[in-house]
Amino acid sequence: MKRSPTDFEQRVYDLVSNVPAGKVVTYAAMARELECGSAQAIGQALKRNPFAPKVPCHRVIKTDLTIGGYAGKTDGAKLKRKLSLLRGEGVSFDGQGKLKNQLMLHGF
DNA sequence: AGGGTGACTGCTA
DNA sequence: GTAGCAGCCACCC
Repeated sequence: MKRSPTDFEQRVYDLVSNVPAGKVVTYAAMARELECGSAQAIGQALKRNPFAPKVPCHRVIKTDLTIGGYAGKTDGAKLKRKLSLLRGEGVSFDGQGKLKNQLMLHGF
């Protein structure tokens, strides 16, 4: 059964939804905006994200400019899917899985 | 009510 | 440059 997202999660989803296509945001940036002080909490919200297609969670990457995780996995075919989505939006990654262009936002 | 986990980050070896 | 450890917050069992 579905569970009602907490106020914190709702805020995360709204923030991610605010990210335009072709751009990405880091967990730390959202954590800073939400003043939660922990990017891990952001990951938790996205992991449980009930608005999967509604929220472009794939536009959220690590501060290390890496792909991070997706679909509850930190590695695997799901990551490939995330990269494909980003690439489809104009985001490019290098052979090391790092963001090629500085398409990330640092302020909402 | 309590403990453990996690789509993270930063520092140190 | 790569690998390992500790810290952090919110959610689940």
